[in-house]
Amino acid sequence: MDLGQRSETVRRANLSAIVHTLHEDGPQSRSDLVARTGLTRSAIRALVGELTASGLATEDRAVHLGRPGRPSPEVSLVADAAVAVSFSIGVDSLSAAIVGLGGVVLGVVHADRPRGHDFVRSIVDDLVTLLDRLPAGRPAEDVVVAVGVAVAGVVRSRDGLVETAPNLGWTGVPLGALLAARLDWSVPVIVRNEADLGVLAEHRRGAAVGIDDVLYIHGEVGVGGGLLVDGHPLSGAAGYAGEIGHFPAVRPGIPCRCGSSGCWETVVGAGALLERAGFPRDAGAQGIERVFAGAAAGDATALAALEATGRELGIVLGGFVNSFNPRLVVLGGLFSQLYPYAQDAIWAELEHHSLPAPRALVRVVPATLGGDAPLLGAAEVALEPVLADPAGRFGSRVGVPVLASA
Amino acid sequence: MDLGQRSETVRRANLSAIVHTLHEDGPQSRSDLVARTGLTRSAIRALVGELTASGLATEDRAVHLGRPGRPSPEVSLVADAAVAVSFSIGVDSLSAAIVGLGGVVLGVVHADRPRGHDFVRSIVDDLVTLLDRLPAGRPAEDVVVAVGVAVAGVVRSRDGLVETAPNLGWTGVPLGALLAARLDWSVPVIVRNEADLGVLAEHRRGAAVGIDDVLYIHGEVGVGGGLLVDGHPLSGAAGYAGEIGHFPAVRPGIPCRCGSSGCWETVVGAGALLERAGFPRDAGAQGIERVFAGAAAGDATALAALEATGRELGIVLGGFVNSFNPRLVVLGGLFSQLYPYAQDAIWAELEHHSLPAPRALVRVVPATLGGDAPLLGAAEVALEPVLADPAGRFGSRVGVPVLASA
DNA sequence: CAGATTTGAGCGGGAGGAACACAAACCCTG
DNA sequence: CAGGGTTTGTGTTCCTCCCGCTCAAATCTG
Repeated sequence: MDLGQRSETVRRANLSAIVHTLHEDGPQSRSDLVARTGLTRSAIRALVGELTASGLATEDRAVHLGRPGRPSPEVSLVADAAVAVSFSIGVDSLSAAIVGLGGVVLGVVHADRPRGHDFVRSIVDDLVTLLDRLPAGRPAEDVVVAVGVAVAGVVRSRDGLVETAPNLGWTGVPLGALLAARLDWSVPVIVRNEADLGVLAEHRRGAAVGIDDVLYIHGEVGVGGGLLVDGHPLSGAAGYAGEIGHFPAVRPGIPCRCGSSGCWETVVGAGALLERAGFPRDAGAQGIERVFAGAAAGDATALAALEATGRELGIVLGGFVNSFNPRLVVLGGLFSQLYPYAQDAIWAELEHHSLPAPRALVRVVPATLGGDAPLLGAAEVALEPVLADPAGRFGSRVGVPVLASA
Repeated sequence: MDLGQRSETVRRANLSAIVHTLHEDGPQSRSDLVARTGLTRSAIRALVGELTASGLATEDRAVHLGRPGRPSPEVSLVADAAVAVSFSIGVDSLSAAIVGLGGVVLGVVHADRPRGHDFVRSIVDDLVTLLDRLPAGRPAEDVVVAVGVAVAGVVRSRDGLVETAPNLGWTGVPLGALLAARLDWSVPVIVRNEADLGVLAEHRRGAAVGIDDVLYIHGEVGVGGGLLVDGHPLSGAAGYAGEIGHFPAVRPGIPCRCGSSGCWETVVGAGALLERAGFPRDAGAQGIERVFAGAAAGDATALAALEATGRELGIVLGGFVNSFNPRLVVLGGLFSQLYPYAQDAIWAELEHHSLPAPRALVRVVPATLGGDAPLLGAAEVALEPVLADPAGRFGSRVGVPVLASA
């Protein structure tokens, strides 16, 4: 019931609009900002003045393109004025990154995670240790906005409780709390499902830039989905939304890791692909590599396995196109590799299993960010507090006079 | 790019918050509004004063409940100060309603629509004629906010083009434009899918009041879905979202009206239920009535048919619970009748085909609004413009002095 | 009936953007 | 190279809108 608005709300919203624009579309001139926001030059001046005074932005000489009129200074965000720390817990790797305003990656590190190395506390330790291996070292604590964590599992967004994470064998693990305690910083730790973060990253920096209704499907051993509705992530009542890998797709189907059977991921996940290609279901990343190597070399079994997997993908995808009416479907992980080989198969089934109207509007593309999408998405989520309220934490550090010029 | 906010934005937002609250939660005292919005007494006084001055609201003596302190006058919306005209095109009926502020139904009429009576222009004529059969007659044009239309079909929300409506045999029918031309009013005509409107009605006035993440599933001959995310309808890129009846559920399955095969509605729609109960698939409403009559009388075949349909419902419902993480599933149409007989079957399959975390949070209930839900939802959508900007169309009719009191 | 409590009434103040006038910086033309 | 046209920054004034405060009104309690 915080419905009431006041003057400060307006200022916050306007500052936020400016910072959001700069963060998503890059540096722009003040007059561009006037055009984009509809605010007056006076207002933009005051607002940008506040941002520069607080150190979040800088104004540089205009990039004059030979147009008449007084040149407008270019406003850019200061990447290291506010940064996100993000972590990703992958199937066989751990990653950490520092991402600054504007989406500038200030540092990334990856490390292998041996299978079976699942113990929560040691993973938390490993993540924190990764920070010291960053080229730029640990960021100063007072510029860190928040910590974002991507994990392949069902995550309660409120507090970062990992309800289940099959790849890690986790059930009811309070990852958010553990990491927050270990870091001992005064910033929030935000844990999200990796597909939910992947779609955000692809929307901000990847294949879905500028498109507001996106379905992202990430396939590896398991299959996860992330949905963007009107530019905002669909999280559901508690953050569990997007578990499309466990949609009942075939009957009776084989047992799934989740305890059910016939789940979609049992027929489109890595295991199904491997089996079709003549490998054991648990042949892992090496097996997958061999399938794609075979396909690249023209091996008929590998190609047929990819096509069959594409068909299974296309069928259920049709159902989701009917249900969500996305403008774009982004295929990530295994599926982005699969796409070139199975494009026709996917579309053949999609056409048969979707209604003409939503189908006519949708495009299917492979992801462009690769394996780092969840890591980058976690950073985007972690930066959100500054974007939403630029003056809240940083601008008012010293009660800066707004117009310190003249 | 209309990101810029100004002072007037605040006033509009605050007026809107007040009107929305009164519309959804009914009459309240000014002090209640203070508590709910977080605004000050002064602000509420001025805002409510503007509403009463423009005739949208009235202030009556307080309903004193024996609490100490000066009594606070009760603010209520004036139902007939702004009304919506809504229409519904059902399988075998046409309906029209006038709904005022606060959701007060000022008049409803229903008429039979004989099967085969599908010609667009005659249906449009019939709808408009219905208005004259309303108890209160046609509303004065200047209090009509908008016209809302519910139709069982795939509707492009932008302009009300009905892409397909299988029950009516329509393809590419510009229903919105035709109705607007026939009415010749200067208000917008808003056409939406009936399930999308049904979920809105159940949220505002029915089984889902107070719950912001809702999946509504409406089953008749076809099956449609409406999703509410964070209190807002999920419409997708063009308004086509929610066509869950055509989710590929079985393979190969029987052909569906949509041209595909194995669609969910082929196993949970009225046809499937009828067939299981020993009737022809096209036995219609009478057939359905006989199935339920049989079940009520304890007929084993009828009961088994209902249970089997419930199982099919529960299986795919599990997938949607995983995908959307709703807090509530509302079953409408046929499914609300089916629910008492098939509750256990639905839950048995739902438990098997959904993940523990989202399942633990979800409840399944039958709809409470019955067949009028789409009609009421259409009215709610059509009232939205006044709720969003109470001063925009009505308040500033004569440039009313805000504080005409004293 | 007196005190406590809650809320309305009314006034002044501050925050924040709009509107306007003017100056600055660039382009182009002759 | 000088002057006009154009675009945009600068700075002041004005308007809108909510907050905070004080006082008065209306109710309950004892």
